[in-house]
Amino acid sequence: MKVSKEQVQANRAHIVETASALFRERGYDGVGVAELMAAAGFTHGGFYKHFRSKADLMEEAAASGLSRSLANSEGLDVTEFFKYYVSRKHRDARSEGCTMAALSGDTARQSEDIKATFAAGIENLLTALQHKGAVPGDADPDKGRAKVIDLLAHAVGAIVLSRACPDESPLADEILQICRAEILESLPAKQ
Amino acid sequence: MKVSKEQVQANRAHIVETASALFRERGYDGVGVAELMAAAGFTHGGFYKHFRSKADLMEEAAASGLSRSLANSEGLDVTEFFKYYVSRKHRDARSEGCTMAALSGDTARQSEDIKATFAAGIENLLTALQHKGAVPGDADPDKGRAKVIDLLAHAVGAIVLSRACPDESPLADEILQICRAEILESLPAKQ
DNA sequence: CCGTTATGATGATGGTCATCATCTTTGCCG
DNA sequence: CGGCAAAGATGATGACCATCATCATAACGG
Repeated sequence: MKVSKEQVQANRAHIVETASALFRERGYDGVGVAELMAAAGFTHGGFYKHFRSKADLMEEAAASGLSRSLANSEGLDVTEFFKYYVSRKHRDARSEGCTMAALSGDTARQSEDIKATFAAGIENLLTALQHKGAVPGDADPDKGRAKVIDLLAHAVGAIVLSRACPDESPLADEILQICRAEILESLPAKQ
Repeated sequence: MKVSKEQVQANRAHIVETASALFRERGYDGVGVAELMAAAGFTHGGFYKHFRSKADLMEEAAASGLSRSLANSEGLDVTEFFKYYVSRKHRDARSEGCTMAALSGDTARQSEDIKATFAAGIENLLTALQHKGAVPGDADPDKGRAKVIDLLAHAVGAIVLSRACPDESPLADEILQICRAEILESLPAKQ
């Protein structure tokens, strides 16, 4: 069949978003093209009408997931953002959670193109966080950027390490609790 | 053919170590049984005389890699350990580097058994680091453990995030530099 | 309003994968 | 020292994979 132009774009966007969630949950290699298209409500045939290759979709899915993280951070201040980020709920919600925490390890093994997309997504989130004012007492923008990078790496490490532990293990929770406390403590107190 | 009992054990250990390095470089899904055995100098046939399944080997390879990280930390104090851990050299040496940094993301999607093995390896490294005295001025062992967990998550996050950026991107280096500085600063000064 | 064109379905392709069956060789136990 | 057991080689299995060829349908430009 053929569908309207708007429908084509909507379908394409839907495939990308479905892929983004599936990749976060099971990794790039853990989801095949056929299964992915089925999850989006299509058969596998139309895939290559939308994307040149699976790697192409991986790139778009990563970009989509990263910009979703950015959108989710809107309206939150830095404290609120990291309070949720380093939480049990986020740890357990792989498919809806942060793309960096879920796919950094996989992305490290992909092409430089995908890594560049990833870096751009990180950069966007850094800018957004910095504008929220992680170190409001300090006017030096370089220090603000450094602080935000440090916080993000710290939070990503906490989630990644916690997820590598058994779901109900004490260590998984311990890592989250300790890192969350340490991160929040290093932030300016809320007024 | 049949080989001596010692040879069998040596071959098995060699397969596990080869697998550990290959998995770190390309992920659990990125290496097949046949390729892995070839890299160890065998054909694929003998694999199931040593391991019940690929998942079984994954567990042993993770354990082997994690205990190697522990062995590598011997003789280093905490400052030296993290100075190397959060370095460009470690970032670029996936197959020889830390298993936690290379395979945490993959391990999160594996069975609870593998995650338990992973958690045990983390626990061992935590104990070793704690005995090096991360916060020597403080006698409270709980605080020492918390500090070490926090440092490890921070360092893992830095490597994982940096590896997800293009190899020659400024961001990849920036993450390492900033996190290394922050981590070393939080440690007691060397005398 | 008709022909062009592109979406998406169906089905085939060649490759890779984990796993198993079988065979040969040889260490090791009796 | 002879026969059993097991390591490792060879090869087959069926499942899955990414990608492509073909086809019907229906939207859209003229």
